[in-house]
Amino acid sequence: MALEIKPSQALRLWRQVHLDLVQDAQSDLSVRQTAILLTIYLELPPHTVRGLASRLGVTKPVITRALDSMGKLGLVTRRRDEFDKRNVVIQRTVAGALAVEHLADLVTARARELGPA
Amino acid sequence: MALEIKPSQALRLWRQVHLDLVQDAQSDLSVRQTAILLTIYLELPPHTVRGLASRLGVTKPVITRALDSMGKLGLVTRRRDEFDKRNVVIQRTVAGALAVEHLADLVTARARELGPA
DNA sequence: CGATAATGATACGGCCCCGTAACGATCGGG
DNA sequence: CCCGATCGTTACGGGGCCGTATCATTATCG
Repeated sequence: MALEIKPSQALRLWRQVHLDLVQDAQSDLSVRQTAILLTIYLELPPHTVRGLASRLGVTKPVITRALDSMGKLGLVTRRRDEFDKRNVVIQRTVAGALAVEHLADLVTARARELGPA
Repeated sequence: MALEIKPSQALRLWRQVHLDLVQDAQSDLSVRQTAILLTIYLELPPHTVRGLASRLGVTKPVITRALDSMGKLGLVTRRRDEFDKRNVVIQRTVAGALAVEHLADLVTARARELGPA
């Protein structure tokens, strides 16, 4: 049950959603931040800084800073692991779940508007 | 012939392509730059700074700077309009077309791998 | 216990992008 | 011919993100 999408459709979808994101003004997440956010909300917990860094192929400070920014926006929260106090567990928030859901709506809506070819 | 895609599929597609983009290292375009690039390559010419600015809902310096960066990457070129020398016409390049094509391949390939639900 | 490893955070220097405001070049109407 | 309008660019101050190197804290193992 793979999703059949033609290259021209893919490009129009990508462009339209990006236009929406640019004009949204609120969701000014970078590509990396988006990848981190979606990984946190789509993959099974627990999530750690080190795990996300290796998953994305970036260094740990990148994750730390991204979590700082996204934390200010209320999209994620951090808590120290009680069993291994070196670890930090990244947790989801209501605002983060809403942002992810908003993105899903955006993509599906724009996909629905796509013509053939 | 609209494209039917479920929210969960949209999110997994968005995440996977973003993971690819992060690890690509070469295509480190911002969201705005991506929107500009795709607009130039998907909509009919001619494209001007002012036209792109109003199309994206951003200020003109944003377009100028984005064209500077993308020009260094060889993704677009600029030329003054001979009939109205105030205007600048943005032109496509081979490298830009290849980059757009690469993105299309990425999205279609990841869409094809999507499972149902 | 002491040494070593592992985790996440921080400091630093550098680069890119932003929005506002101004600028030079060019066109067009009176 | 001149003056206002338009177009794209640049200057400026501010903020964010990057990678490397280093740090404090905690765990692990001999």
